[in-house]
Amino acid sequence: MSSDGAGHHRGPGSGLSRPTVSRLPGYLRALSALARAGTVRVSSTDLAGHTGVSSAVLRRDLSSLGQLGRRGVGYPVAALQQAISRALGLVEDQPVVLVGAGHLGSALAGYAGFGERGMRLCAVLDADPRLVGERRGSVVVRPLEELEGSVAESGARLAIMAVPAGVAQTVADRLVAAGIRGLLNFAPVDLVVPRGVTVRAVDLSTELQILAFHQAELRQ
Amino acid sequence: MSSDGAGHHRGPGSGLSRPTVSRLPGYLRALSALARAGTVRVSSTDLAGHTGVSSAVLRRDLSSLGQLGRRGVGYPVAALQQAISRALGLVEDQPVVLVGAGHLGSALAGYAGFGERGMRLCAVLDADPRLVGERRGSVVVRPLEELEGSVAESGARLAIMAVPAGVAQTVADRLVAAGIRGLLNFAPVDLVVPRGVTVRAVDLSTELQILAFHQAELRQ
DNA sequence: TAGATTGTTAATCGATTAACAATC
DNA sequence: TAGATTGTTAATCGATTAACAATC
Repeated sequence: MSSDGAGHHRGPGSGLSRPTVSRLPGYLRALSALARAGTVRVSSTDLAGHTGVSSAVLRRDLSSLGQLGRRGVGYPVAALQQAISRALGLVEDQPVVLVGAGHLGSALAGYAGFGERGMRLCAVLDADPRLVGERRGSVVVRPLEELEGSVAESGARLAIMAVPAGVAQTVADRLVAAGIRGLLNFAPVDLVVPRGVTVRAVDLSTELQILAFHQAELRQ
Repeated sequence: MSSDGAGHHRGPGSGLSRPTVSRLPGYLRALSALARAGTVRVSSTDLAGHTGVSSAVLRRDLSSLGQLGRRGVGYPVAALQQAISRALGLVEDQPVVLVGAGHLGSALAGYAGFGERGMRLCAVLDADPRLVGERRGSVVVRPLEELEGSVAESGARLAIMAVPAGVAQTVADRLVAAGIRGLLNFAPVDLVVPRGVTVRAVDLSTELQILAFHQAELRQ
């Protein structure tokens, strides 16, 4: 499940609806693939085909970012990438802190698409002293005690939590107190955070249960 | 991001809206916690408080499953768990196949909430011969060649993909051909599947980008 | 009876869709 | 000019909200 802790209304300056924001990363991914393949121009029909939305939805979403295309021609790939990145607040490298260096944390740290999309992993922390000092991605695991220091020195506003459910709320509290404003939570717990902090949750069993529903529905 | 490959309309027999289905697993998780704590009865206001939705949404969602509560009293916890599980198609253990035994696959296989919620990990497969034979969760890693056999002998309809992006589509094709009807994909690729197969996608950078947007919005 | 709480209604709000005029 | 494709409009559709009658 992806729950949205804050943001029950549109942001004042942005004018982007929640569904639009949730689709933009998908467009960005498809555009990266097109750019790698050397494509310089794309129509709404083409791009929609790569992302699983209708061309009407795509044009509506893009038009809310400004007049990015040319009628009769299509959209320039590079300019579109820039415009979407800017709309998502990815103009410069966003430092991100990761808490938890177990299997899940290791997988997340090693994720290649990280740097490609305006994000930079600046610290990995873990409570287990046996993991401290090991490499994860491009950084070395630090003890959990250095959480506050890591957030402060990097200026990170975003954090990923790959910790056991039992300690998730405590870790979240410390991250928020240290200045984190966006949390991506992989622990199967509903975190309580102050207003102004956004939580997104990824939970395996939630996803599987939604899948089970669709599958059961088709059997009928 | 959680994209829904199929199901662009309500299922005929179910009468559950998509937003309702996506919230049910959250209710189930909160109810499990309440049951563990010995609570036998809960009001819509209480349960809503544990799940981050309004009490009006909660009552509306639950009423679409039937008349489960009693006015002036509230909802019985145990009966509610059963009703939601049944609505999600979790009446009996769902066998699930996992492809990929790397860091991410290992984390997923070790996930405790698996069996608690009507799911059973029945096979783990990997292309790397060095991983074959190792334990992951309650099962032993098998070579990728045994994918079709694993699906057939378990009767699994659901599969989890924790494989590199480059092979994701190929693996998906094989799983679908073997009889899988629901795919949970962790690779950053938009999978193409036939009608009747549901894909849900979990992508780290998508989630981070949505988070970045909210965080940037708050700064303005 | 009095208080509490559900299930449901009606009104509001927002997103999607289809179509097309504007424009390259 | 003719063909293609965007940006935008108007209509449809669906979800949320607030309020309250029904009921324990």
